[in-house]
Amino acid sequence: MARPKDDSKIPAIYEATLRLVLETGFNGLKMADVAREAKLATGTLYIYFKNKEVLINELYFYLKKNKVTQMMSVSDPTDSFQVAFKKLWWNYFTISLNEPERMKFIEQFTHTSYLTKKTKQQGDLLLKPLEVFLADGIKQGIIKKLPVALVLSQLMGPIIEIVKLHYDGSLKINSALKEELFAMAWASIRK
Amino acid sequence: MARPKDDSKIPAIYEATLRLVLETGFNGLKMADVAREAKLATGTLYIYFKNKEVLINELYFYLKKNKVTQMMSVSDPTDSFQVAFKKLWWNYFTISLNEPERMKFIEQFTHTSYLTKKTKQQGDLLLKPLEVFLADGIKQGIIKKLPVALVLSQLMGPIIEIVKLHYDGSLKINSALKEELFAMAWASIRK
DNA sequence: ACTTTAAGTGAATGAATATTCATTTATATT
DNA sequence: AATATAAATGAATATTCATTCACTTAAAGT
Repeated sequence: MARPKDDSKIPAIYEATLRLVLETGFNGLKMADVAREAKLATGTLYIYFKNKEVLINELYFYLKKNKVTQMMSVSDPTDSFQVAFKKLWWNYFTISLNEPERMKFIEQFTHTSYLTKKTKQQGDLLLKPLEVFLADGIKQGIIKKLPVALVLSQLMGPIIEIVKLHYDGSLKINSALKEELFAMAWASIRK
Repeated sequence: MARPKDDSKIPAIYEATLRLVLETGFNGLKMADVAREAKLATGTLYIYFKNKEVLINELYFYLKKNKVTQMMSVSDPTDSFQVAFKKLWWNYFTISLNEPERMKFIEQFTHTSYLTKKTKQQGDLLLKPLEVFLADGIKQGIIKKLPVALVLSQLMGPIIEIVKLHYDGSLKINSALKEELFAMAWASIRK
């Protein structure tokens, strides 16, 4: 009975926000700039997102969800633990290198007061399947018997740091290096 | 010939800034709040620091320098590589756990537009001795032959992540876990 | 004691920018 | 075609701070 919302606007806003945040840091993020970049009026932004905080929180969750989904997409229940682990690690690392913007955004906001507790929790929840997977590797006696959170940190930590190096051009990652890095990751957690 | 500056004010300002940044994120950091917390007038802040950006940059460098100095303090040229490595790793990890605020602050700002290029450079320079140390381990054939920056990332990444877990109470690190973590770090880089 | 100089003060300023709102436009329903 | 409704607009408003500055206070030299 009235004009409908334009579905294409939310992705446009997300893209604009992501680009601007990475360019200027989130301090520099201005709602007016987001609107201009997404080709809509400032006020229109507020039809789709209640305010700046909500925009950031929803974008964060959207990106994290996409990323985790993409990572898990290679999982195949018939694989052995070792095979599945390599697939997952490789996939995650590749994704992170290919879309460092997304990773940097997520990283940048994870430990910031801009994110509400709720968003953080929802984000953490996404990693549950991965935790279950690792817990299974522990139960099978394939990887070290340690708190899963710790194993995850051991795996994610280097990736986060290395993607940052790669992103700012201080280190070029080729396939051989990737293999070496996988070997390091595996050596650190295997029993 | 005039009233002298009060040496105790800079540490007070640093402490106040550090506390407030960790509480509210650096978006929320207000110069008026820093002044109140450090028990001086807003204007006085500007006698000691030209502006907010300078304050953040100097605090960053101050903290990083302290940290690196403290870490390197255990180094002893007569130690073997393995012994020296364990000492350094252990020391660094312990320091990070004991002063997570400092680490979180450094982490938070390292990849932020608030930091000037110059500050970043000066900060990186502090790690030179550590890079030399690792390069030596490579030359001796004790650790994997890989870019030093990469080895550093592999070592620092997990520590950063694990300190965050420890900081927000989701994981308690005891001495046994520390040994396990060291074993993981070593396993990942040894030849 | 007096003078000079710089530190210290905090209210006032002004710039930046998030959000609102009166108005216009588009579309779905009748 | 007419009407109703909600989207879209962007100028106007409100708020939030970083920074300044006119003034006060304290210390050092004479």
